[in-house]
Amino acid sequence: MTQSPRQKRHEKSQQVILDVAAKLIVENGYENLSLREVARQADYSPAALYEYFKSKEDILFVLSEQIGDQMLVLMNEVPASLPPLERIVQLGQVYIRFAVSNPSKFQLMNSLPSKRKSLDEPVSANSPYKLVLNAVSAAIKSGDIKRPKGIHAEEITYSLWALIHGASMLRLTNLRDFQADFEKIDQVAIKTFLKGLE
Amino acid sequence: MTQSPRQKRHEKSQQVILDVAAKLIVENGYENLSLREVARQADYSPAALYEYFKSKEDILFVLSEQIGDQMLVLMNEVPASLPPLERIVQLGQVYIRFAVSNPSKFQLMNSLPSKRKSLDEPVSANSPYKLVLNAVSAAIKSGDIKRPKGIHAEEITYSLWALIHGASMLRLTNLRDFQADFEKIDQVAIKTFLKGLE
DNA sequence: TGTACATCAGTGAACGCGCGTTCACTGATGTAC
DNA sequence: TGTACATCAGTGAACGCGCGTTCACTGATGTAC
Repeated sequence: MTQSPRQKRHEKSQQVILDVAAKLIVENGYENLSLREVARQADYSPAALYEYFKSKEDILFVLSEQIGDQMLVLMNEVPASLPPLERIVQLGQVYIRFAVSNPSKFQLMNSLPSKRKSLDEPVSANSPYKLVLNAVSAAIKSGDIKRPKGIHAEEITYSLWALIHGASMLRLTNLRDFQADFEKIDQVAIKTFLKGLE
Repeated sequence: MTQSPRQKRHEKSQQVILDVAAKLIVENGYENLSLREVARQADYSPAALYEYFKSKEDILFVLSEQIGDQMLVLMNEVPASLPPLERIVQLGQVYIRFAVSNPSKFQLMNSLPSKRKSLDEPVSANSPYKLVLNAVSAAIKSGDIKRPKGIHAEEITYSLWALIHGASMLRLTNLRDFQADFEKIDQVAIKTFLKGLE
């Protein structure tokens, strides 16, 4: 598995292009990403990018995966040792904070449909969703929350996700310039939802 | 306040343009709306549109207001006579259903920031938000839900909004092709949240 | 160690496209007397 | 009722722009003997 010098340089250039693209997305939003501008700032000709990626879509796809990883790193910083409910609340808050601090990245990350198409398919490991799902399952096992009839850990996780995702999206669109103590309100909202599960 | 024939024709043409634009947005999403295509389908030259609207942005703004009105009509169909909690649940479901059936309209409606910038400013009358706020206030008054300390009707309404908005957005992005009984799950989610308020 | 050659990274120019907006204009419609 | 004229609705052509992608190519790098 050792790499030739050429392979190394190739990967390095790939990452340079991705970094420039990521920077431009942060500045202008992913819908406005221009390959010509990426080339300009990475000191390549527009044509050179096609040495490293087969299309613009390809670049966006790779980036969105990297952004998912960034989110995961942050969520992993929430101590697993916390009481189950407290842990879930904090995971939600990290999610929202990431969205608000990185609007463009967050939107790109969510623009691509998940590969999983139904509950029957396996949950992809090492994803933010999986992390929350585990936390919810733990809270069920410890008895901190109970499942409504016919509802399983996945459905609860999805609902929580909807709540924090909605809070995030509203902050980036409708409530872009709205002033309020969202940290507090969102925290109460998550706690309220969990309380509804006894 | 009577209108000259010229004014009437003017308004009629305006609405024709808006209708074509709305149709194209439904087909292609509002980000991809092309004035030239609007002109083509409305049988005008591109230049003619500027007789009726001063810019593309202007057209999108007017459309997004009309879409808000459409949402409001649907939500008003939920009987005011329903038990308070049941009414809130149904309002949420109508919201989500509208989003899922009209993805492009829904996204346009939410792309523009609200004019209200803080809780101190008055809530705009005749908006979907106001409708839910009233329903929540009624549920508080009737004792069906209680306010956590420091939390008022507006914060509860916002949290509910986040929940149903998140459910909507996930259906349009990440979970675009995901198969599940979302009607049921979303209903339980809203009920769970309300249950958390006792 | 030198050399011949294949591979590779990268370029410049072009293709073909669509966009929002402006401008000078014309022919039709409506108004005032 | 007819006419002169102002206003209006609408046009065609252009401005100036940026885009993703492809193609034939060149000079540099690495490899094999």
